[in-house]
Amino acid sequence: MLDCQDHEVCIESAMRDAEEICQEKGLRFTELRKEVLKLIWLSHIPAKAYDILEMLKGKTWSAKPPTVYRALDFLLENGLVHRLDSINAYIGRSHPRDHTGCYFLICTECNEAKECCSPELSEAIEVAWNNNSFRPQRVTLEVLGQCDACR
Amino acid sequence: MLDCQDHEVCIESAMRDAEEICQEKGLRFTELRKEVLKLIWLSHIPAKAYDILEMLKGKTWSAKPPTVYRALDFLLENGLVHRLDSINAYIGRSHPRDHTGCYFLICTECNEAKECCSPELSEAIEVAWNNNSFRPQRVTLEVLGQCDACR
DNA sequence: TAAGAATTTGTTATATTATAACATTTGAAT
DNA sequence: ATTCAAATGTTATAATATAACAAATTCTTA
Repeated sequence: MLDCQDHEVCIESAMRDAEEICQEKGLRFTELRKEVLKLIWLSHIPAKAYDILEMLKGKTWSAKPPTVYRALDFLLENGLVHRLDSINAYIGRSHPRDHTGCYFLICTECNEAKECCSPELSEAIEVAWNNNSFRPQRVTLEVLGQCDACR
Repeated sequence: MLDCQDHEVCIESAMRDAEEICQEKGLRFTELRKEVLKLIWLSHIPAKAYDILEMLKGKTWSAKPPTVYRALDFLLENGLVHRLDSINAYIGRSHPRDHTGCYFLICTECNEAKECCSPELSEAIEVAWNNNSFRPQRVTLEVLGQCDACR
């Protein structure tokens, strides 16, 4: 699905961004949290919590479910990863500094997911809920379907 | 949140629609399925599967999880209810004949959810994924926040 | 730098949500 | 009435997530 040529570059860039963001915000980007983020970034296929758990077990950690979920909570709270509600999986944020107006295209064939931003879309959504006098806190917008490469 | 004046009317209308739709499509709208739909329509607060299960147990049924999930599957497949992925709950479809371009406003205070349709929004979404050559199969669009009445 | 406070991680247990697999019953069509 | 398919019953278990408390680590600041 993705324009990603060299995924090593994706990973390095994501990890560097994360380091910087944590530095700026004075957050503790511990080894565990780094490792979990790295595992999520292994591919553009969203990772399941219990798969991350298994992968961690193969390393130094004595990992249990809370080990993973706490790291995920940290990464979610700080915009470094995103939870895809429609498939119960976690994906690295491509633009971790900008949390708004993004949505996700999830391919049901190759399983990859792509983070997209559309100002027009954000605006249409905003109009829609203004019409309902609704004060949004969190938007979930996920599209399951087939990506360009898979059809 | 809702403009619903008399919820009995909501329920009756929903059940009548469901009867009609099943009749038209030659589907078996069994007592169990009717009861589950009715339970979901008890309020505009989305129902959790295991709450439905408990309510069923209070009736004639010897209900177990599959009892509920199978009824839910039937209702979902036929557009009579909708699953809200962001909260793992099920809500009756207000416009069961028209499945497209709707989204959900979910109030985190009163817990009610409202089904909305916005052609502008649908169109913005369509443009967005056309730009990505993506063939959509299922869209999840849910907004968590505070409704008019609760703020 | 040592003491105390706060955060992070470890650990055990359990809650919540959902499905697999196979048996039985029911309903519909011949 | 017989047969077949669909629906439901039943048992077991899978998949996802959190509560609660203990131990270790890191941070602060006296």
